[in-house]
Amino acid sequence: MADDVISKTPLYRVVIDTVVARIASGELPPGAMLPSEVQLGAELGVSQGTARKALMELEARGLVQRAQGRGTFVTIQTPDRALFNFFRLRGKDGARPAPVLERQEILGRAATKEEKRVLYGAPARVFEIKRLRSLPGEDRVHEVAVVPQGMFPGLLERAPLPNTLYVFYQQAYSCIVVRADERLSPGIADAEMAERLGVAEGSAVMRVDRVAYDALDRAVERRVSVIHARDHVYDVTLK
Amino acid sequence: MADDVISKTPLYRVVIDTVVARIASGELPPGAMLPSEVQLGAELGVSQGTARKALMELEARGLVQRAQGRGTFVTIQTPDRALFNFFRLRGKDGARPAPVLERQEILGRAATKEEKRVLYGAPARVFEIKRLRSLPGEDRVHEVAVVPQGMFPGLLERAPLPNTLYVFYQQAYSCIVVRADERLSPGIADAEMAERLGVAEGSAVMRVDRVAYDALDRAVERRVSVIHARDHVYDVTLK
DNA sequence: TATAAGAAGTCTTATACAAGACTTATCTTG
DNA sequence: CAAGATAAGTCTTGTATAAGACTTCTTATA
Repeated sequence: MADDVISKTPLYRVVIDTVVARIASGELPPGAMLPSEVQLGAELGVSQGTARKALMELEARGLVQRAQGRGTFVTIQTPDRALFNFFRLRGKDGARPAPVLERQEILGRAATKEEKRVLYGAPARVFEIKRLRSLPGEDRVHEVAVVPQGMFPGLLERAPLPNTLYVFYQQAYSCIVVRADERLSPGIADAEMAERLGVAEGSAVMRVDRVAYDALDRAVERRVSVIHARDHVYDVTLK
Repeated sequence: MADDVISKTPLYRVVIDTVVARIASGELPPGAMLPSEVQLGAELGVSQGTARKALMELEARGLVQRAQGRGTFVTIQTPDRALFNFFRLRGKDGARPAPVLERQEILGRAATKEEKRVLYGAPARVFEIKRLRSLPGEDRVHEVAVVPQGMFPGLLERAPLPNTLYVFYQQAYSCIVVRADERLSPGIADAEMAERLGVAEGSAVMRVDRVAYDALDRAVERRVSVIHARDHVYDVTLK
């Protein structure tokens, strides 16, 4: 009866939180098969239908993938998938370009006040990953990604990092990026940025300020991109 | 037995399609209360649980809103809601600006080949709605929206149109915009666009090419916006 | 004006069965 | 005897139903 006083959480939410915790902790690695609906229900003391509702929700979040007759599996962040979801540049005909990593540079440093405010855990120190990627034609993307050192220990030793960072985050640190908030603004390349991008000074560019969140809704990465896109467009869907 | 030969659609999908049709036809106008789960189930010969599954799906699509103890209601496209979902410019602190309609101009004309290709029904004639909106500070948005004449009869007589077109579409034509695909690219204002926007020639601008879809997934509007945003950013979420 | 009872709605859980995918045993055939 | 086709069995998710709990709002009453 005492339980009834405080707001009680529905059973399916308990199941969701349990499974999310297991995935985020690495107990259920990418590609692993989850317990079946019946198993999971028995294990947590709920019915199959309730376990099912939880798994459906996790599928909607993109954390797991399900197939009738096969089972439920932790989503594997493939390069293809990561690029499709989180790299929104497309050719004018809608084609997906294959970005090529031209340069990369990683360093550790103290976090700025802004980074402490935004990133999970208000980290004292961060890693900075600077990259230049090129697209078909003259288009270029200059990115600076910043992550807390505490969440990604030993990152420096793992250089060079692969093209798709989010795949790397998942494989090496069980950190699954499921969402990103972006703020876009148009700009004009000054001398320094033009030099970095290898384009003419005064070119039109797009600046993208992104914060990426993991399965536990923690801000795990801040990223500033400057995009020179004459042959590409930035593609988004509003709902 | 003959029914089993052709692929059978699940019952909950039948319920979904039925309700969507009623909303899109105007039989269930904005704000109307839907039949309860039990009623709807009885009416269509399915159980309450099946009717519920359909209504949950419609809520996820944004077509209806539900509240325990109250009921299910057709979503009302309020100016506030429409702006929040489909007008993504935000102040640098995240605040939502109140755009002011400065100029508006409507005309009917033949559709271009591109418009015929993109818009639903390959319309021969369209309405063109040209607007200039201003934001706090010096920021300006120049928009050209194009809609098929067939879907919006008598649009010219209804001028002047309100600030939020999507609210108007729903109230006057039972046309609910639920999704929009956008393609963004950076640019530099030439003399003509600078004049229209009332900004300096050579300013950085963002060009947004949008196609909006209704509840039946028909492309009902094509819109090209040119945004001069020095004090605002374009805010999107990737998932 | 405050309170309690009731009605009408959604929310949660449980159960049964259908359908798809994979494994394994069995049969056929060379 | 070996190899391949076939069929049965089992494990999984998908669909449908039903019963009771919870929430919200209305209405009657003190």
